[in-house]
Amino acid sequence: MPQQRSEETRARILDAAVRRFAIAGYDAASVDDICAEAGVSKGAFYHHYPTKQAVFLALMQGWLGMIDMGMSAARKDTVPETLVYMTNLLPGVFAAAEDRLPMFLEFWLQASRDEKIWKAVIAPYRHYQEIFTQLVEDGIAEGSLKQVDSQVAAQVIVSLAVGLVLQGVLDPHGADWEKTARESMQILMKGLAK
Amino acid sequence: MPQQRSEETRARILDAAVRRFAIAGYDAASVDDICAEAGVSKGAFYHHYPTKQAVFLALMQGWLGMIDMGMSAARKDTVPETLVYMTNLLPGVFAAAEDRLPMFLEFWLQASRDEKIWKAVIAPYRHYQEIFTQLVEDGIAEGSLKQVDSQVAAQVIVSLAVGLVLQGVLDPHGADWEKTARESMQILMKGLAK
DNA sequence: ATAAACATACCGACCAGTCGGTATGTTTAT
DNA sequence: ATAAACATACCGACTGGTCGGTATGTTTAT
Repeated sequence: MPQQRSEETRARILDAAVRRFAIAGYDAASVDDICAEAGVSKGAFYHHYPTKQAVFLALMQGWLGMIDMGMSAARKDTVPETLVYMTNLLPGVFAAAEDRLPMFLEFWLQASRDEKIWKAVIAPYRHYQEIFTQLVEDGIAEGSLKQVDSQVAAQVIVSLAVGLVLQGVLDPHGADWEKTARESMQILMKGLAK
Repeated sequence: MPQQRSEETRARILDAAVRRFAIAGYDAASVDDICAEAGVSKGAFYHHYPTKQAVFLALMQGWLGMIDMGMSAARKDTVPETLVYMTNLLPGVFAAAEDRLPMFLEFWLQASRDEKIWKAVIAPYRHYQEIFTQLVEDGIAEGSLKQVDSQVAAQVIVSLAVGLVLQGVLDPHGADWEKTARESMQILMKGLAK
């Protein structure tokens, strides 16, 4: 592996960036900060990434990719099982990424204002919607779910998840979000499952 | 009425601020921008508000107050009726505040990072939670809802609403959010109503 | 040798907040 | 009544500092 030092530098920059962005936010996290935390010079930073935004985008892509993988891997035998399993995954997501969750919000906000970022985020986002829509259709086909509008049902599920995560970010100690997530899905399933 | 000019200036500043913040975001909206849009000097700005953050906070307080009022006014005869009515209110919220919705996200994000803002936002937020909890309990008492955990049910409702609004911000044309909101609530009600 | 990787010094734009001073009321003393 | 004294509202140039990005020089690996 010829350029392995280079690889490591890139990784260090990304690693430092995610921490600085998470703590301070996109604007307040300066390139100098990130470089300092990464133990890397500004020259190195701009050698590997053309702009600060490019780093942000790279982080976002990585994050979206991870979600994608996680969702594919979560598929179980039946649809309700899959959904319950996914719900049980949520606390792990919280624990593993506690301090990074504000970044999720930051992604969303930037996407709502920046055309380029929006395009980068909207494609995978719609892809998730499709996955859930397909999941619900599978559930209907296998007879475990009622004959609901699969599109709407998928959006309900996603909305619920997004809302839970967001409230978890805002008020981590305001509720037992793990329990809430589990019971929320149960209530939802009563409306969806046969 | 002494110094009514003063009142008007404050109003103009707030009005300009909400527009600039909505379009550009908190950081990118400079005080100079806001002053220019308000047709007011920087001196006037700092005469009325000690900091830029103070203006932001004032806007947030106003917004939270409006939500509070809206929710109180939405109470109908029975609990399911109230919930459905509230859902039907959502599109109006969207239409009336389309370009301001990213500010809602901004509030959330700032609150997650700034102690002072967090305290200002968390009290009314928990108040809403209580209102919904009470609403669910009323529903159980009047026999229109199943005997669910009222706290959890309230959180489900709020999560769903937050998730819908957020997705509406990110992808306004990605779905018919009005229809989705209505049908979402119906699915939820199947899990909650007797 | 030479090209990629990295470091340092620097630039220009921007920005929140300050400050000295002015304009517009409002109160007080005569 | 009215002028002086005071208070509030407002103006806009200026400051001190930050930040994204660049230019230029040095090291390292092949």
